Amino acid sequence: MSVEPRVPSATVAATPSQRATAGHVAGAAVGGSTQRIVTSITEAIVERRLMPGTKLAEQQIADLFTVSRTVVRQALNQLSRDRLITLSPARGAFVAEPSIEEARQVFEVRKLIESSMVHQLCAVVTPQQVVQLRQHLSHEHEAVTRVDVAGRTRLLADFHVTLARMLDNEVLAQLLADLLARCSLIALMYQSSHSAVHSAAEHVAIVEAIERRDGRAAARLMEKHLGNVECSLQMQPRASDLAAALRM
Amino acid sequence: MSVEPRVPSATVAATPSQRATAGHVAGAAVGGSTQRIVTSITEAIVERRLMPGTKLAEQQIADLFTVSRTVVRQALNQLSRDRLITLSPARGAFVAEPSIEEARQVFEVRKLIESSMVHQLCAVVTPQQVVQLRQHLSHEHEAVTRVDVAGRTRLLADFHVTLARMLDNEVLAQLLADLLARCSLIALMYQSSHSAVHSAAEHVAIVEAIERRDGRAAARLMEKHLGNVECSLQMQPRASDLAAALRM
DNA sequence: TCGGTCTAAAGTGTATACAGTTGCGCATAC
DNA sequence: GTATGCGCAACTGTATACACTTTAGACCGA
Repeated sequence: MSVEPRVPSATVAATPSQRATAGHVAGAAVGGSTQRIVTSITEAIVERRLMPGTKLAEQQIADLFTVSRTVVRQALNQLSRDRLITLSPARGAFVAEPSIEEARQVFEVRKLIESSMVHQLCAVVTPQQVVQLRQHLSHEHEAVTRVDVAGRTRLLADFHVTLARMLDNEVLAQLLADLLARCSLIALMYQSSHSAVHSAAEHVAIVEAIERRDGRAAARLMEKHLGNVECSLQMQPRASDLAAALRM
Repeated sequence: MSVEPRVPSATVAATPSQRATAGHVAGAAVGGSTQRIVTSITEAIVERRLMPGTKLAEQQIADLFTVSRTVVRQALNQLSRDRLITLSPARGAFVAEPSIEEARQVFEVRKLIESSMVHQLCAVVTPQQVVQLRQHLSHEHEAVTRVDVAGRTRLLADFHVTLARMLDNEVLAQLLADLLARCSLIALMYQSSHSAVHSAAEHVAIVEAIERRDGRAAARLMEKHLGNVECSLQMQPRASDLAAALRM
């Protein structure tokens, strides 16, 4: 297990759940050290350096970041609220292992929210925003052809948050960001086979529908897109799941 | 301001001054104390015993609940994640004062989610669930006629969570519960004038649409219902808001 | 009287200490 | 050889201690 205390900047995959935007200070982001730990561990999980089920011992993390357990515990609490880790009383923190059922529910919610969202967006979208979306698509295309795995993963997720932001609704954007973070964990746990190429292509279709201001089509395409991503997950109880189940 | 620890059994008014010789006694009840504090403060806020802007000093709360500041800080962190309080670095915790803009966004999101939700529910609702909904409505009716303010407030909110649960989606239910907590705070801050009678009546109409399995109507009614609740908020910058604004 | 500066009290942020629990290993009995 | 019980080590949960920041009040000068 390797969770290195990498310094703030230069970190590529800014996780989808980047709270602590100006104004609201999330959790105990006071010293900044707490937030640093949250970010590092989040990245480590999303980038598969920490596998689901891994135990996160407090003292170990505290030593890595050269802080006290107090700060680490705050970070772990935040991560548990994000459902990226689970806290077992008196036993410790473990990287979450989202169940198949939970995965289903998360995708169900995303379909519900995002299809309505794009529908609504079609009614109010501005030409500038369409341009912005097209730019995003070209970035995605670049990353895909460049085989920049980290970059494309981030961009494919950011697409959805970008759509939310265009409705001028920070609450919605945050909510979606949270769901997307959970999705990252789910995707890596069930080894999504939905290729980035497919996702990017489907994003293009969605943007085209938005440009036509065809709300119905956009909503339908989004729902289908999310359905495809979900279906591509290998939702059979795999070895690690069985092991986890038996371990109980 | 009064945030009483209200312990389950009748350990009423344990004098806060009996923490003198701090014998390490609390080893048994593990993380339960944190949750107890979160619950108490949440109730206090929702029931208007703690007004927006009120400062929540750590030591004060710690004395009230006879715990250390460590536990209180954990509770405050959780509450800040729920947006019920805001943490100001090195200054402390304050009961949140959601802005008008934030209120608008929260209601926008609720409309988006809940209208789609009832639409979907119409397709899968079972007769038993309809019965359950009717029961809920009658409870609401009782509470309204009995002028049981606390009860009716809770029931009117529970209605929406109940609908979410019927889709067999705990993720959705949890998400909605969070939004509803924020709505409580918003409602009390902007003194909702939407009478409980109105809300209850609109709930009845929604359930009738669901019973007819008329998804379109149900979605429309839900959107209208939430629109009514939102419109009834007095969304002018009021005295307290101005004061808050000037205070910055 | 008003404004500014300094100082002390109060309060937050972090580290450390301590009590209780869990889990693992080893020894012992069958 | 396997199963069971005991004891120790590691770790979590909570309390306390300490450093630094904010804030309120007194004092001084204009």
